[in-house]
Amino acid sequence: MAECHRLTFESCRSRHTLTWSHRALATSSGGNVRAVAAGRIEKLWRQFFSDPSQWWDCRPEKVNSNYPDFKHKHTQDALWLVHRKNPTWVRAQLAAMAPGTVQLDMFSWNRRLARYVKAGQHEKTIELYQEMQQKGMSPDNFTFVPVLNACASLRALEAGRKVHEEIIQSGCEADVFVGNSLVDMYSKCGSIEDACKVFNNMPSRDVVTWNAMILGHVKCGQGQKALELFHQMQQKGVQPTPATLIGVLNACASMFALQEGRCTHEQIIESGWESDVFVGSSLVDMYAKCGSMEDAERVFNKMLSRNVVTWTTMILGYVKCGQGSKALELFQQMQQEGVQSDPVMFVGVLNACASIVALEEGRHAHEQIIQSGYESVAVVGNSLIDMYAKCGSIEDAKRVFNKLPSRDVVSWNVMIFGHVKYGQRAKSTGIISTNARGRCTASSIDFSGSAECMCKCSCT
DNA sequence: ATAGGGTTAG
Repeated sequence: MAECHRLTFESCRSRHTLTWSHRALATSSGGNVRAVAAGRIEKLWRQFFSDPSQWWDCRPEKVNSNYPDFKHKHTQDALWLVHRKNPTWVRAQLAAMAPGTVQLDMFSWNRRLARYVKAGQHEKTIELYQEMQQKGMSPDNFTFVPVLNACASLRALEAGRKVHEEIIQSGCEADVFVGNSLVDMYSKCGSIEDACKVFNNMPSRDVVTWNAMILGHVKCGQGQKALELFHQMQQKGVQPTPATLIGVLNACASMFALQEGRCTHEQIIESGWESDVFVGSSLVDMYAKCGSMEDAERVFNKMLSRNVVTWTTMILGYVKCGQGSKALELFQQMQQEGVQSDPVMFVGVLNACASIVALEEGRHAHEQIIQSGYESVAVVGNSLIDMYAKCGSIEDAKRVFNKLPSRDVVSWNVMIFGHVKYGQRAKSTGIISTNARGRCTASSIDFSGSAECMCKCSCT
């Protein structure tokens, strides 16, 4: 604030907010914007600041975003600026606006909610929403979107249903954004039935509505329904976006529908989204999952821009069809091209090493993982154990296992599988009794069963 | 033109 105090009127005028506030003020006082001289504007500002009742735009209609008020730092700056001769007065006015004294308006609440969601702080979003309700604010359509988003990320179905009720109460159901967020929330929380219900009742839909529905159906294993929705959408003349095409390609992949996938590929070329990295990577993935590595290669080689996901898709595709050495070649090529690696990519590489029993390459990848700092990532740790176990180096597997910061069911299963497969029964007995958490003791396990059976046993 | 919101690949 002390710095603002030192600003001159001219230096501050160049700021957009202030300029537009001037303009709004000038307009609201009945003057021609262009005709109002700088001196006149400054006079208006002075009048404005001398009357604190004007500080908050309390008009019932939508808040005029051009109208200056003290929610904005720029406007606060202006306060210092205009009353720079009387800092005591300014300080008193600002103190009067301290939290708790002045009620935040809807815009500020909604902006805070949106920021929390963007930062991935979903619990905080919900807390803020509750706080807002306690303070007697009635949420609007801009409030519900981030709140539903948080519920979706937390997979909080019950909380989401409660928000849905509040949406109905507030009369925001008809808003397309709110409807889209509801569809997304329900499908992410695993209730595709509710998502369909919302969808069917929506008075207006847009491409995002369709996308949310298509992706929701794919994620819950209803690929056929997703394709039907895509056809319906096209019949209504809605143009697909990358999210649509990704959903449709995922649907094809989930059903191993190569023919349908090829048709979608043609449509993608027609639509011009072919050069989109997300769409391209999904195409590669679709072909790989449908068992046509030739097509995947063709798409991959033609892609104008690729990223780590694209490369990982190819690597995992090769592993899956039993071409582990090709996967490792691709990994080398990727490094030569200077593509930044990430944890999932290393999972692919470790899978490749495991599939062709390439211990040396596996060790080398391990070194790189340590260098990149990914060794503490759960999936990477588990893949390392798996790779070492499958390559026959139980000692290395054990070393990684003991160093894991947290062990999940997969860590234990991979470890047990490794021990059993390589004939060290006694050690796997020990592991299971440690893992059991009182549910499953070593004596209750039939070690004459297959390794797979024991893996299941450790899960229960 | 002038504050804020939704879907998206391994």
